[in-house]
Amino acid sequence: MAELPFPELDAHSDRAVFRQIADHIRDAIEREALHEGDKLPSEAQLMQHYGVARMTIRNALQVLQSEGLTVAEHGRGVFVRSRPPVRRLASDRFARRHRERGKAAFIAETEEAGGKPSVDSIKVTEQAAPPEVAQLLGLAAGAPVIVRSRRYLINGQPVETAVSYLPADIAKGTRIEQPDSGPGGIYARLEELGYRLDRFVEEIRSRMPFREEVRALKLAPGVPVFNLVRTAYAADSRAVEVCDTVMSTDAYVLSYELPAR
Amino acid sequence: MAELPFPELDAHSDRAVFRQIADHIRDAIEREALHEGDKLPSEAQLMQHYGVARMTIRNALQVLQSEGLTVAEHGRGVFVRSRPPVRRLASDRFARRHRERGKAAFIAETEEAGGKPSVDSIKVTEQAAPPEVAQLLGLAAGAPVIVRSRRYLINGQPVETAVSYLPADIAKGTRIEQPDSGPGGIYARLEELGYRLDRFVEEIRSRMPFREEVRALKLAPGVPVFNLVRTAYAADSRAVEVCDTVMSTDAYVLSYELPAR
DNA sequence: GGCGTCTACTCGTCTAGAGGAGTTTGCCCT
DNA sequence: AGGGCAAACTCCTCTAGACGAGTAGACGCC
Repeated sequence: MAELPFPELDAHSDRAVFRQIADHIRDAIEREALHEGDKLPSEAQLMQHYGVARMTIRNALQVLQSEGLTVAEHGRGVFVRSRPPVRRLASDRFARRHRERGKAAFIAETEEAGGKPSVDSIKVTEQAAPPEVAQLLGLAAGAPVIVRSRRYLINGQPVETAVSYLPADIAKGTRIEQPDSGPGGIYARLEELGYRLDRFVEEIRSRMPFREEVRALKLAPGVPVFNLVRTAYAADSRAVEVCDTVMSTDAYVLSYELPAR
Repeated sequence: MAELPFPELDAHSDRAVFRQIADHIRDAIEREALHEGDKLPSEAQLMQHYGVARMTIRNALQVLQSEGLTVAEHGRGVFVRSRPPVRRLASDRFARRHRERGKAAFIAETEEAGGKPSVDSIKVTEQAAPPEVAQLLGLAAGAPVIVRSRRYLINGQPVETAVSYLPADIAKGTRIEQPDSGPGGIYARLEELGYRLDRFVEEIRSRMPFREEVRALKLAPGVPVFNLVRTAYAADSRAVEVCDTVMSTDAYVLSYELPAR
């Protein structure tokens, strides 16, 4: 039986045994003695090596999993989590010069990076505006809004969900209510309707995902999500859209350029 | 003995018992039958209510904790996690008009919001630039940089750690090397040195914290961190500073305004 | 060769218990 | 009234074992 590359437990330490074991494995990952995708020793091997009960080992593995360092696969083993390639969202991705090429931002970017974009689960409804949305849109609470929800995928992998809210008096009866909102996306439609877009405000939060988000985005355990809420303002400073997106923090880096003026 | 406000287990469901229990409690929190700061029923009470072993209850509680919904306090109980007031970082917070008032951004903002700002653990060293930093600064790998690290607190609570890197040929021998970099902070010093700041680029990531970050920021379990890396460019497009900050996602909302042009 | 089956190995779930350590409460003694 | 102490209650750590279910490789049969 091969020796495992982990030190012995420190019996004098007041650090709990399962934490010490987690520390050993974490160290091995951080100094790259274990690489992305490598299989960890099995629970049985770790039990033997450390001479502890199975629950103690499972506790240690649980710590690593909730830190997002490992993933367990039933029947196969526990593996060092590998990170998918990162998508960078630049702050100018909604600039008009891009939109005028006739493609929505997501499609254009993904194709440019050599991926196959697709959009999924498109639903359009009319609802009363939720309070936060009403506030951002400058509407009375409960005012009618058109709600477009959809899911974005790259090469078949879900990467982002998005829900857009538009005041019904702007969007009702327009192509924005169609599942396929046409070339250039809803921002192009808004400009055709005479709402010349002036600026966006993006608010970024991050948190652990809800259960449905884990499912919809196929998230690994221990991976938080970004929640980005973008409000689009027309030239008269009227808010014309609020877009609420959720994306895996694993797959995204957000990038903004700011003037120092 | 009071009835607990949770339904019975569904014996036919193939969802694991501990997950069903976690679902019940999560539901109660989400529909606000349990409010922020409320104490959950004790492990013993839950065991009795559901008629299961203690480890099953603990498993359920573990799920909620790693979702960031609850915190356990040794000897006291398990509580619905309460969120601290949120600090909003606006994208214009480093605008020159603010800086010229002679206060660093953090100090000014915090006082404005009625908090008592402080800065902590200030360390200044000269080191070889780490690879990512060298790349952002446009320096050769290993070029000498001045490294300023510090921790920011509001009312004594740590909220953010920051490490700034400046090319040694710019900062060496200047007040930037002093622990107290003077009124207006290092951006003010850079402008005095003739590096008129032109723009910033901020890159935002989010992930679960490392162990040291949990300690330094006193993070609750299940709370991810923002990692914001800001590069400051002078008018000649030379990168003059890289600032690597880590903050609790609990305490911050990041906000950016973008032109639609 | 191809296809099933069997088996060993993996992690997932759950039980039943023990001792420990931090917190709160109330009671007793002064 | 006040201080000190013990009990009761909380969560924390760990043990030992059982059964289940998914995976993968070996093996034998066709």
